[in-house]
Amino acid sequence: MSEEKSLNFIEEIISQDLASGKYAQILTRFPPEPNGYLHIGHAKSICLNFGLSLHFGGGTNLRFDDTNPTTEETEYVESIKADLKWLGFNWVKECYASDYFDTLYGFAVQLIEKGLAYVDDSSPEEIALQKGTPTAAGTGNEYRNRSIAENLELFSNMKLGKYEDGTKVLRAKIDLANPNMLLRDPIIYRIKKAHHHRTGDKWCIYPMYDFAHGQSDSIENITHSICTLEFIPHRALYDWCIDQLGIFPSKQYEFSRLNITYTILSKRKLLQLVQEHHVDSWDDPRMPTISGMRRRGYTPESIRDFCDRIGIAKRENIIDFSLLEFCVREHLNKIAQRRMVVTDPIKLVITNYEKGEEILNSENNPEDAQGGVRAVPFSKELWIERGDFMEEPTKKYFRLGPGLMVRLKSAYIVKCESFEKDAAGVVQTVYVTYVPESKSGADTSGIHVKGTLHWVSAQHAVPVVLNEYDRLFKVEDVAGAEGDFKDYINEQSLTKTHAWAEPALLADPLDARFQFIRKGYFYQDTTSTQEALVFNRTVTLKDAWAKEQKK
RNA sequence: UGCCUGAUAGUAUAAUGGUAGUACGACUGUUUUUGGUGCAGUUUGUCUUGGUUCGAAUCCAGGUCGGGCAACCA
Repeated sequence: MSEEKSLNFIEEIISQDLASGKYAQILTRFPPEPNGYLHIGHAKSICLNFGLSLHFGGGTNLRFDDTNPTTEETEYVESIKADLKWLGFNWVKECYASDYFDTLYGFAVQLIEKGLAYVDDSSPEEIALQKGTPTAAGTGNEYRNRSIAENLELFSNMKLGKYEDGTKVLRAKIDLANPNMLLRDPIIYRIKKAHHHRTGDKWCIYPMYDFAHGQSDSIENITHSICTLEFIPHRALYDWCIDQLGIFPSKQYEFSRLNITYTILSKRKLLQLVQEHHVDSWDDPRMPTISGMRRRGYTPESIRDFCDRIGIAKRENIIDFSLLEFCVREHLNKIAQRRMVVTDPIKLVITNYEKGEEILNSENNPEDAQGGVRAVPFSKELWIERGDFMEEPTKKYFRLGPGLMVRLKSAYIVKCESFEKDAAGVVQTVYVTYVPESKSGADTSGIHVKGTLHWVSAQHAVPVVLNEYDRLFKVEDVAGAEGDFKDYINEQSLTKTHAWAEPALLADPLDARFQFIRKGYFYQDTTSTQEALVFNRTVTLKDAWAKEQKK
C-alpha cells in the first residue's frame, strides 16, 4: 500500500469500512452486459474495481449482467474475457446474472407474498402514462389491488409461458407519488419469449436490471458495488430490494464515467459505427475499444497508467486525448525497437561512395543500454524523406538543402552538392558527398551538424504498408455536439501509405513494438504477412518542428 | 414547476477549518547521432453573494451554471 498518493473518495470509504471492522476484506465486481465490446471507459471501471481489491486485499468477480436475452451474445462474453485478461486482471469468480434466475424468481415470489409486488396487465403506454411526470404524482390502476393469491397464480402463469410478450409485467408495489420516478412501482419482471445465450429457452420471463443487479451483488456478498453516476437514482431501489428481501447488504457507490475528446464511449454508438461501416469492425484500430486499441498497438501498461492518471471523482469530465497519447508514448519509448522507414521517398545518391555496400550497426533502443544493435545495410543509393530536403531552406531548417550538411542516422555525415528535378519540376534526386571519417561511433571528422536523417538503402529496401490514423471525430466534445454524432466523423481518419523499410523488419517477431525513427510508434496489424507487411501507427512522435513551422 | 447530483488553472485531480499542490497541455532554456528522450524553469485556478470563524476551496444560507431522472435497456 503506497501512502504517498492521496485516496479518492471510494478508497476513503473502503479504508474506513476496513478500519471500523465492518468488513475484514472487500469484494468488488465488474458487471458488463455482454452486448458489445469493452472500451476504454470500461477500462476505467475495471482498473478501479480490480485495483481496489488488489490495493486493499480481497477480490473482484467478473459478472455478466445478462438479463436481456435479445441483445446478448456469447461472442461478446468471450471478447470481454479476452480483453480483461489482456489488460492483466484476474477475477475471483466468473458469474452470470442468469445463474441466479431461479433465486431471483424466488425473490419475486417473496415480494408478492409480502404484498409488495403485483401483476399488471396494462400496456407500456398505459404504464408510462400512469407513472405521472417528475412534477406530477402517478396514478394507480385496478391491477394494483389484486390479491396475493391472484398475483401468485398470474406470476406463475407468466413463467409457464401462458401469456404473450408485453401483455403482463410484474411490478414492485412501492409508491406512485415518489419524487424518484424509479420508485413509482417499477417493473421487475417482463415476458420475453426469446432465446437466451446461456439459459436457452428455459425462461420466458426475465428480471429487469433493478431486480437483478443488487440481488446478484448480494448473492455474491459484494461489499462495494461501484457503478457510474447515472445509477444514482437507482440506489434507492437497490437498497429497497435488499431491505425487503433481508439479504446481504451490498452497498452501491457511484463515480463519473469517462469521456475523451474526439471520440465516443457509448456501446450503442460504437455499435452503430460498426454496423453502418464507418469503421471496419469492433477492433478497428480507430475504435476506442480495448480490442481496437490493442490492434493499434496500445499496451496494457499504458492503458492502466492512463486509468491511474485520470482519477476517480463525481464530477462530469472530458479527458484530453493527448493524455492517452502521452501514456502510450511514455511506455513505448522505453520498450519499442527503433527501425528506419521512409514514407515519401526521394533518392539520395552519394557520388563519392565507392564501397558498393557495407553493414552498419544501429542501436535498437537508446533508452535501453542492454537493447543491443541491429545490422543495417548502407549503400551508394538511399531513400530519404521528401520532407527532409528543401530547395530553398528557411532559417532554422536543419535538414538537407543546397550546400547543407546532415548526418545520416548511424552512418555518415553528407553534404548536399546538387539536385535534380523531373519534367514537372518535382525534386527526384539529391546528390551528396559523404565524409568517410565521420562514420558513426568512429567520427574523427570534427564536424558538427544539427540534423540527423533516417534513410533506407534503396537496393535493400523492403516495401511495407503503413496505416496512419487520425482522430475519429472532428470535434472535441462529440457527445455534447449538436445533432447526429455521425455528422462529425472525420472521413480522413485513416491514411494508407506505401513505404520503404529497412530489411530488419522481415526478421522481427509479429508482436514487436516499433518506433520508426522520427515517424512514430508502430505495431504490426493482424492482416500483416511476411510477404506484405502492414503496420498500424499507434501514435506519432511529438513533433516540435511541426509546431515551429506553424509559427 | 419536482427530485437527485456536481462546481478548484486549458483538461483532469489533491488539499478532510491552517502555505492552494500534482499531472497532462502550452511556453522558455538546456542536453541529444530521432526537431524524439532526458533535465531545468515559466504560465494560468477555488462559480457567485452573504454569513460563522483569529483563519474558509473546505462549515452555513441564498443564487448561478452543468449533468441525470418519466425504456417491458443496462
